[in-house]
Amino acid sequence: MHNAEIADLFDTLADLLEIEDANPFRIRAYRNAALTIRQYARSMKSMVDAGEDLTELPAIGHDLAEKIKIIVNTGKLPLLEEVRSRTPAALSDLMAIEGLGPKRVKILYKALKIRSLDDLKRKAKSGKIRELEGFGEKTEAHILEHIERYSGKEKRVRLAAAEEVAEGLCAYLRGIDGVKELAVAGSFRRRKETVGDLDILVTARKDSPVMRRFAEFDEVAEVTSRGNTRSSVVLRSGLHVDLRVLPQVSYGAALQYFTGSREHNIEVRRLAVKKGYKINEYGVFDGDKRIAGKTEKEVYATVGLPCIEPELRENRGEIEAGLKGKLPKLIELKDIRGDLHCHTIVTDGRNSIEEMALAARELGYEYLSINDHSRHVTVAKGLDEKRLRQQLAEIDALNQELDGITILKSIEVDILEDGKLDLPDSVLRELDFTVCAVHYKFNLPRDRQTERIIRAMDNPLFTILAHPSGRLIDEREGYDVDMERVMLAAKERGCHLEVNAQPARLDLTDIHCKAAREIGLKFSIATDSHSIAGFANMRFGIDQARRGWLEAADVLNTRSLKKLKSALRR
DNA sequence: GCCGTTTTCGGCCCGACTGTTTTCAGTCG
Repeated sequence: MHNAEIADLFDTLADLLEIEDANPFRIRAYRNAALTIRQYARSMKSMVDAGEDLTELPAIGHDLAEKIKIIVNTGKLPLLEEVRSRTPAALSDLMAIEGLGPKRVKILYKALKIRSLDDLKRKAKSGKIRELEGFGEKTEAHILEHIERYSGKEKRVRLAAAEEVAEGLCAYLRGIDGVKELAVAGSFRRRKETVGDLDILVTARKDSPVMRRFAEFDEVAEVTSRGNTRSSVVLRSGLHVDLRVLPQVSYGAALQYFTGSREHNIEVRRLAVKKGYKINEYGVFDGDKRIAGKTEKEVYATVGLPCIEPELRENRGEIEAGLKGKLPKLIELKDIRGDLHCHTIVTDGRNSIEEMALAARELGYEYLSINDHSRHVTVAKGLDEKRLRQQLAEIDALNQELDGITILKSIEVDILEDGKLDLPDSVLRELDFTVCAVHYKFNLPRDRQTERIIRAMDNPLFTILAHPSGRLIDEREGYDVDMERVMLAAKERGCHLEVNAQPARLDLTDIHCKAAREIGLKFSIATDSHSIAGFANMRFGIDQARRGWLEAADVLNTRSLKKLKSALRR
């Protein structure tokens, strides 16, 4: 039973209770708990097994701690079973349809006996839904359209892809008469690995045609709502975009409000309520009097907080840390002094060692390590002992020849199924360090996958674990592994973790990054570049690291060459 | 059901838009 499954049980329960019109605050309590569990780095199971006190977790009290224990031990949530006997569980799927909430789902169930998406589709097609109280033709059409178009799938796009869309749209909006400030807020600004929609914020002169022109942008496929301060469209790419227009005096409050996260904002407003203030997107108010709102810093200051970096605004401890003055000073792109994972034309890359090194020097890097694949990765022409030695000789020669950059000798060596490394120690010992990775046998059971990686770390020549989860965002789940055990094992053995900066990987995740930092691990933020163009992805790795609370000191490749070398020694 | 620098009860974030109404409920973010 994984955290995600436990969280799903609570969310389903919350949906059904909402349909049953239960106490809204009780429902919220289940949802808050689901959120805590879903984003917690350690598994509930291991905490229960170790007899730890779950009420220490936010939003988990005595009752929910007991329920979690029961779920871990039996796989079931008795209260959910009970509620299901009255209210079919599939109704919670209906809640996912745009425009359908608990009230309407309840009406659909009571009046038309609709208990599944299929039922809903049939009734909508036969025109039965428009006849219901509170429904009409438009609502019926929307429901049908939504079922057909999305069929329940949540559509989020990778941050890098959202960035491409945002660039064009923002340039267009900036060019409109009367537009002053413009920012993309929401999860985009928090630099979340995937983005569900774009929240664009502008301040504009009163007579600016920005709302009308927004709807006329040539990538707009559909205008879903249109008001004076807010409009929503769907682009041809499928991405939803909201535009909000606000007065200049509210810009900071609006930026804070629309950057979120929702959970972060709720906490901030709770602080405001305690002080007798009200915060909304127009400002901070003491009664009717606006006391702040022009800048985010002003807004945070009214509740006694420093301006919190957008990447931290997830309600994962940043409020508490802010109040205590203990927020991390997050790493920045300019802190990076080199890249510790890249490939060359010898295996599956596109450029030579020299081309890669010159490009790295151009970026101002002090060092670059070369990490081609090892022999097991045959599709990438992985290196055997002999070819690796040839490469090492080439690096020696280039280091003699090139000024201003040092090429480090390394490899991305495969972790074999039995936990051995793919090349003999005798040759690995000649390297400055190793980057070790799992590239096959993703389907091993959790225990064996975990053992495999930990056994590999037993080898004193193991330095950095590359893309620790193996996931590809939107394409493939990572392998099943007990990341907590892997992290603890790495700490004991003096190994480090990679934050892989490829937009499709971003692996470690933000949550594991933060947990690993708390354990005291160090990180390499690396692009895994297969060409000189790949180096530009470093900033996405920095985004992820910042979301994981990393400071420059937590990251190996912010160090000078000399300090890096000593840090890499086990 | 959770939570506490107003602590064991009584609170729990807040506003905009749509579609259905005829003054507002439901939904969303």
